[in-house]
Amino acid sequence: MKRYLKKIFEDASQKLIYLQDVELIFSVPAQQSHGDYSTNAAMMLTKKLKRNPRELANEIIANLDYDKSIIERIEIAGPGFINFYFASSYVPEIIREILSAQESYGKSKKYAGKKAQVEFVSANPTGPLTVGHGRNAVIGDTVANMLEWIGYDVDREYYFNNAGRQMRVLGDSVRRRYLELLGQPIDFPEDYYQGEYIKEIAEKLKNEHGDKLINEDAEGIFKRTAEKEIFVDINKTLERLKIHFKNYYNENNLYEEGKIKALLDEFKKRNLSYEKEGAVWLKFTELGNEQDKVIVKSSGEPTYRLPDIAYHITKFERGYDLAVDLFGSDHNATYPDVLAGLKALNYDASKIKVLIHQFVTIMQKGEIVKMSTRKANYITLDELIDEVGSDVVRYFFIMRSIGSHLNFDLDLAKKQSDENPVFYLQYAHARISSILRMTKDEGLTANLENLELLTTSEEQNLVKKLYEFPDEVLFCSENFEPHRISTYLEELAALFHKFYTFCRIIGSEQKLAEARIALALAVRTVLKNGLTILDVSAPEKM
RNA sequence: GCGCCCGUAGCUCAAUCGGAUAGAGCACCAGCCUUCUAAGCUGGGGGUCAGUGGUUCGAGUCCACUCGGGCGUACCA
Repeated sequence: MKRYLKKIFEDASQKLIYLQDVELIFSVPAQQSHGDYSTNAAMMLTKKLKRNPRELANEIIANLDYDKSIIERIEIAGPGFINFYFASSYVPEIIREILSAQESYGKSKKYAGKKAQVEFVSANPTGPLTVGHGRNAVIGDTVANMLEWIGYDVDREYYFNNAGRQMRVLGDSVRRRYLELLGQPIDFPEDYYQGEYIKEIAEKLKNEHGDKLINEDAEGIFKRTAEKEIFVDINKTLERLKIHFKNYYNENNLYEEGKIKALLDEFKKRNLSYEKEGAVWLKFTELGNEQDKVIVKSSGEPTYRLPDIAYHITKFERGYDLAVDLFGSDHNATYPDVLAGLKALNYDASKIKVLIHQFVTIMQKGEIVKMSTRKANYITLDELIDEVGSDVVRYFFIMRSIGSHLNFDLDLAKKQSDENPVFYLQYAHARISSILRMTKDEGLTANLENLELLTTSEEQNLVKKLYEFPDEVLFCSENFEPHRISTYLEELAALFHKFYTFCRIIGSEQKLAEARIALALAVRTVLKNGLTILDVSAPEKM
């Protein structure tokens, strides 16, 4: 119906030219008494045309050529809203469409043929993934799923760097633990990696090589082994959350392929960089940012900005129409530099979409757990999955808008009680599956012939909600708001549970029962599709 | 100091690029299982949308300032 409304408005704009000057928005009113869809077009135009909005609304309606079997009636309400009411005869169409589209109901071809990349997690291999990485991982994967639903061909990419001070310290942390295991007295600085996993890696090296590594350098086998082992663990954790990357992009490639040097030369050529105190600076002030920043340290080592810019250039070179970067709020100061650098080189920075999510706070026993990778007093993502399962982890991490802090009450999540919204959705799906098993035993099957029998408010509201799904998916995806999928699904599940309570299937007259089975099937399809976007399982039984 | 994000019911959060009477869950109170899964449903109480001013037909939403919280503000990433 929304598409239909757009169409009849477009037709009307041939006669009413001013309709072409306004963005037509059709929304579902909060109040049911305000119709199934509503538009504020008349009020938007009132300023421009200096005419009374209700009078304008009248004129618009008079020029709409619409089918009474789709729209039952149109009303003007309040200051000038135009409200549209579904014809109930349109309801069967919606159910038929869903049952015919099945697992593709809600998908869109709007961005078919476009390539997108989502870069997320991108944690350097210095330790196990933490709860904070978990939020990043789940949001990133879900955003990627959503983009696929609206037609994009999506690559998931993990960018990492295995060089630099961080990694040297990591290697040396392992080396010292190794020497400690061999009974040598060691000094273990406070700013070294304190976690148990370092000892485990040292243990493994000791088992494999005995004391042969005593004189090895921290940057050699110690660092290499640490990186390898840690990456294995990271991937195991991601696997548990059903997250798979197409590419792992090593920052080192940028050096090996000469891209860093080329970029440096390019900045110099364009007179965008200068030398001061032995370092190379980029003229960010000329590019609209606050201050100039160092891109090559006086030691000759680049800072992260240079490879970050070079890395993003590869995204353009690889032909992506959209590149999404997902960062925690601790990185919110870095991306403006990257974007400014790209703009300076005439890349279209609007193709890069940077999403910043706020931190996860873990509450345990009523207290906030402060976390630090170094000090190892953190809760790992693995431990969280052990406690509550991957469905709950995935759902909790996307159920809030990414701009909100996520308050994860571990004790509550561990309860696995009915306070958990994941179960609410899954329960709806399981309930429908159960009904379908029961009705099958009764010899009842879905029938699309008598769908007009679905006349109760529970049934009609449910169908209207189902109809919104494709628009909702499109809206969420274009606006990178995964949490709205979960909000939608909770609303849908609530409407289903109401339907379940008031509209019996078994025991109703056969035609009605079979129409209701068709509706239940349609609901299950949409629940399943929504849960698929979130990569949360949809159980047949609970 | 400056930049980004946030402030909505006792708690955790929604609110369709500015819309009509701000909604859920949890918690609290009162009901509903001889009938398809009670992990459910129905009803009830609970709000100065942090504050002040502004923009306009209309503001939780936009602007300015104030207060409070988070994250940054490196020749770390």
